[in-house]
Amino acid sequence: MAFTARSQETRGAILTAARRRFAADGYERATVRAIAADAGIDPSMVIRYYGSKEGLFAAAVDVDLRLPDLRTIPHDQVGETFVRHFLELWEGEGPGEVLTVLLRSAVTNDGAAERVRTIFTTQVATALGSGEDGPTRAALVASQLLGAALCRYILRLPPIVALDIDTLVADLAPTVQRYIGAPLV
Amino acid sequence: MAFTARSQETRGAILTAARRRFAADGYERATVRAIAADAGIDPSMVIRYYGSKEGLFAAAVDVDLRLPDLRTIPHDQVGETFVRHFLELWEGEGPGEVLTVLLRSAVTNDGAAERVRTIFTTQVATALGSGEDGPTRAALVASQLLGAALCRYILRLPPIVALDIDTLVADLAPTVQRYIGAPLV
DNA sequence: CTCCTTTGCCAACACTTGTTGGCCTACACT
DNA sequence: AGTGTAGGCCAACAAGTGTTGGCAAAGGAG
Repeated sequence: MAFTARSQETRGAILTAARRRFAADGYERATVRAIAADAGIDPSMVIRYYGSKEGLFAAAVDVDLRLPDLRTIPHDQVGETFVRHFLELWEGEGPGEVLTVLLRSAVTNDGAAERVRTIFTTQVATALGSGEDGPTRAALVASQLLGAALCRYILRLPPIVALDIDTLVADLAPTVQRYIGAPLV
Repeated sequence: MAFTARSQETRGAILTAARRRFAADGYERATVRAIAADAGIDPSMVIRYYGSKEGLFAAAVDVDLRLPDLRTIPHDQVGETFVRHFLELWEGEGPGEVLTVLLRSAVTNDGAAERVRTIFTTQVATALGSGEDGPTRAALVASQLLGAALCRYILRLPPIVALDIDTLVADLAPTVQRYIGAPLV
């Protein structure tokens, strides 16, 4: 049961293959057999190392948004900073894959949805400070950012895909800035 | 192959059951057998009437957003009108279920995603007029509205769920208003 | 070198999936 | 009333799923 150095290589290969498959197909359609094939290994090894398909999934979606400390940023640039950070995460090879896995699965799998809610509470909401309507503001921000990610990376809505990152950031930043700063009704 | 009046009842029962199952579980996890059981008939009937699971799905997600004609509305209220109309669709029993089906499935099933893109082009984009960056504006609107629906009805993010419709409309309306009207970068 | 743990594969299990063909039953039209 | 057509169910299929047990080989520890 102990981990030897030799096995870590295979474990890693399984994990990367799993992330790619989960990201491409979602939880249900990604099969253990396909993941194992991608990793160049027998399906039974996947179970041996991660217990079950769900265990593998849990290991595959260990995400850290690495949100910046917003107190070190000029108030009127918080929106832009936040949007850019988020979009660049999605554009990145590794993090983007994990985020895709998470969003794709959260929509049909309640365990994954719970994980998203947790990430929201522990990472997004806390990063945006804790005023009285802090959680509401954070959720509004999340609605815009998740919506943008959904349209660009999942649904691939042409007009959103066509925009380059800088333009998209410039378009979304005022919205986020308002959710964070402006008075709510 | 002809439709008799007698069969319409069963066809309807299948369709309602299908919408409920697809909405609750998404395309992959909703099984023909479960849908048939809900409708109180044999699984083979589903195939007889709709050809295949995918044919049934196509029949289940026939959606008309019934977007209002924005030219009949004061310019400064377009955002609010649009947001309210959209959210009330989601809150409604029938349309909300279809929209849930569509979004849930579009995230993992590319056929459904294609359908969302079509609906976007034929209904949302055209409703928002056809200026030079009309599609871009429409897509930005879609990103916010879909994001809000995602957070409220699918992921059930507590702070968003807690808001009543009027408050949520008031919070989102300025964003949509800006995407429609304000100059883009 | 010897032994024992770990790695890995093969084959198979038990189950669920969408889908098909065959067989009764009941309705409707002449 | 007789007859043909459509509605409906049963049983079964082929394919694919996650998962398990057993057995060959390889590696390190004594």
